[in-house]
Amino acid sequence: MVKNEMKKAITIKDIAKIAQVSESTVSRALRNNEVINKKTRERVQAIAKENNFKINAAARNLRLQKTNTIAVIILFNEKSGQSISDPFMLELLGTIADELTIQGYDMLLTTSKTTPGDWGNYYFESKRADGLIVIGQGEKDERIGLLAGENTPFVVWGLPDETKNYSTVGSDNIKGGYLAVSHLIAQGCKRIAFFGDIKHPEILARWQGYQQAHKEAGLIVDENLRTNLDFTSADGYKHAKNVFSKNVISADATFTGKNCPDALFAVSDAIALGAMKYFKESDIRMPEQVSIVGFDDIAQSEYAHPSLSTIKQNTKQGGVILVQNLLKKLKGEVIKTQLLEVELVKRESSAS
Amino acid sequence: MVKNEMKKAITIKDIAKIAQVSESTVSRALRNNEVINKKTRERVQAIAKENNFKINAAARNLRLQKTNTIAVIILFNEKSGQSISDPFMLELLGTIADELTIQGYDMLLTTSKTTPGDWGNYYFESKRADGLIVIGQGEKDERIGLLAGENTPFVVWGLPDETKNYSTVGSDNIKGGYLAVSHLIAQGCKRIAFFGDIKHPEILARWQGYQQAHKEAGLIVDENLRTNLDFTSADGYKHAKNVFSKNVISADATFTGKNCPDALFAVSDAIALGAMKYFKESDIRMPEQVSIVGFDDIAQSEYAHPSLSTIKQNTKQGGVILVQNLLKKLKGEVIKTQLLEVELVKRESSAS
DNA sequence: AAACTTATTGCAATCGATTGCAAAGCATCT
DNA sequence: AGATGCTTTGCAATCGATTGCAATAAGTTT
Repeated sequence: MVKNEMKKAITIKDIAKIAQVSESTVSRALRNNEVINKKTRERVQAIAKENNFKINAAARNLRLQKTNTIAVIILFNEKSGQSISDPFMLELLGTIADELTIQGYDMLLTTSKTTPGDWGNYYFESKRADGLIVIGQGEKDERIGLLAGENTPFVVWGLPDETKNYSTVGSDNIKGGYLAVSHLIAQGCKRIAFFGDIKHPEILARWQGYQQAHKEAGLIVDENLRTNLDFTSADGYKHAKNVFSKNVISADATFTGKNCPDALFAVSDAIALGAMKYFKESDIRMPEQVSIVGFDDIAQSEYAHPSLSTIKQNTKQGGVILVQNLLKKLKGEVIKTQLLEVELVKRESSAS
Repeated sequence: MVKNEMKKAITIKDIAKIAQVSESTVSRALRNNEVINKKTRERVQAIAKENNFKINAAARNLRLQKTNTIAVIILFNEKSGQSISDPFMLELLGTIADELTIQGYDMLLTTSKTTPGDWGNYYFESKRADGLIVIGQGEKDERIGLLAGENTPFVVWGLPDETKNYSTVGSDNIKGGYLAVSHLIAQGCKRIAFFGDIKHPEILARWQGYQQAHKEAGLIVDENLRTNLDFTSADGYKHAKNVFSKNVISADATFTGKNCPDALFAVSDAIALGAMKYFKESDIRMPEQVSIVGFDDIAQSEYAHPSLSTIKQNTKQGGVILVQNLLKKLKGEVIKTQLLEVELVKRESSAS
């Protein structure tokens, strides 16, 4: 029972010795280089397998100046203090992970909560990754702008911004806002509350869609109907209470007050679900008294009661395109910003 | 405007040249090795900073035979086809990510959906990572057992299993099941449906807790009350419909049938929330007609209506311990399997 | 049989950082 | 002055895989 294997890893040199060939031949044989005699190749490969040879990634990376790894950086809202939280972001992350694996890349993940922040240097310059994918909840982050100044290859999930010199992949947020609000207006709603923080560019775009829908319907936009909040159910609940209780709903719980919102467009399903809890508690009927449309189409929305109407983002497509664009960029191809289609999913919370 | 920087990365050799010292001195100075004269150290460090020197991780890893990287492997249910899906797993992943960053490690993430599967070899033997963290939805996976045979350092989230020779971190599932069901029994429930697949060891443990609570209360366990399903709201909904409609609820929607379950213990909140949708649709009142307790305490549970009682797993603690245990193991310390406390969170879905 | 291809293989340098050991510099002591 | 000891620095090997180029072997042509 002597443990003579010791943990000394087996290298190309060992294989070379066993196979009675040079290290270069082993290297070429393992990569199935045609220049090596087929018999030799197969023999070396067999020996490598028998001896459970595994290539040393560090050595290979050093020599090739390539890591076959992509760093994914998740920005998050400093305020809310949560790292990976929103279900939508997670879906996106999942598809990115899958696509990277399919493309033969490893994924280095970091949440910017604890990260020093100098990703370009940390991941790319120091050769930990060949490129970066940055995803965040629509926050503006100067660091992205800085990255663009360096020669780090990266792509960003978010709002296309022509003034920037980097390319992004993201949903058509203006259209999303427009679809949601047009739908609510079509249901007869006249005063539609908007729950979302327009400091985030993506949310601002949704607000623009909101305005556009109003203009088209000949309705006036009342800025007072807009509330800034976080992407959490907690905030959705809290602000629903604020906005819909105070001076809005008359004593008999019907909407009679002049300023009553009769609908809610929440910029994330998480927010909407939080708000719905308040409505339930207060016996405000949905959609009779308040129609609701969310954004993202997270899994839970279908199982809410009433089920939540929402704007579906194509996460699957988004993740795949992010990865593919980055890989194209690595090959030197020029890639362009991409706008993904969104779709209105009608459910009970806004049915007429 | 000559682009003379060219993308040629700056190395220790360059710094050495500029500082007029040898490469070894630069290396030592940058690591702040006391043996180098303080003045020299500071001068070299300043020069390195000025020139935006970033260490080449590949070279360093190769020389040191260490990567400062941990691979996190997320197993997933082959059937459901979803990769990162359950909110609970994601919370756990988030805390692991944070803790790894705090400890100065990078995190390589993979979902086993697309991964070849031979993680021990791929990540550890080929020196992509110093160790592995395996998390999964309680599935049995022979691959974990195989890992244990090799000398790959790893830790697993899951059920402590004394028959295995690897250590795990996980919640006290038996106690969780016991707490949930005792609580339901205390509320007067007599026939408690169990939604969960006992093929998963963790779920089996919860079922044992279920039985234990029954025994303690002098109640008989009816195996027919147990249903195997996936960790999804979709399955929760579907099976709630199956179990609670067929022969269970009398025409007037009150519970009169002999076999009526009067409560539900779901092994995940996602399942519970799916089931609740069915109850809402069918005007089955919660908790009057059916009391419900879930498992995990995901964010959404508090915002359901009625809010969902559940067994809270300490994800935060779990993630931190997983990481710390692995790092201890890397240092050669012996670590032991750890059982985390769980807690009953009483909310409206089971209030009396 | 000499000259020339063509197919295979090996030599040796390279990627960039680290470190044991030797050497040089300098001060102190006898 | 010479010996001794300490501080500081540099030389050169090493980690493991890859690849341009040279070398050898084998086959073909004249």
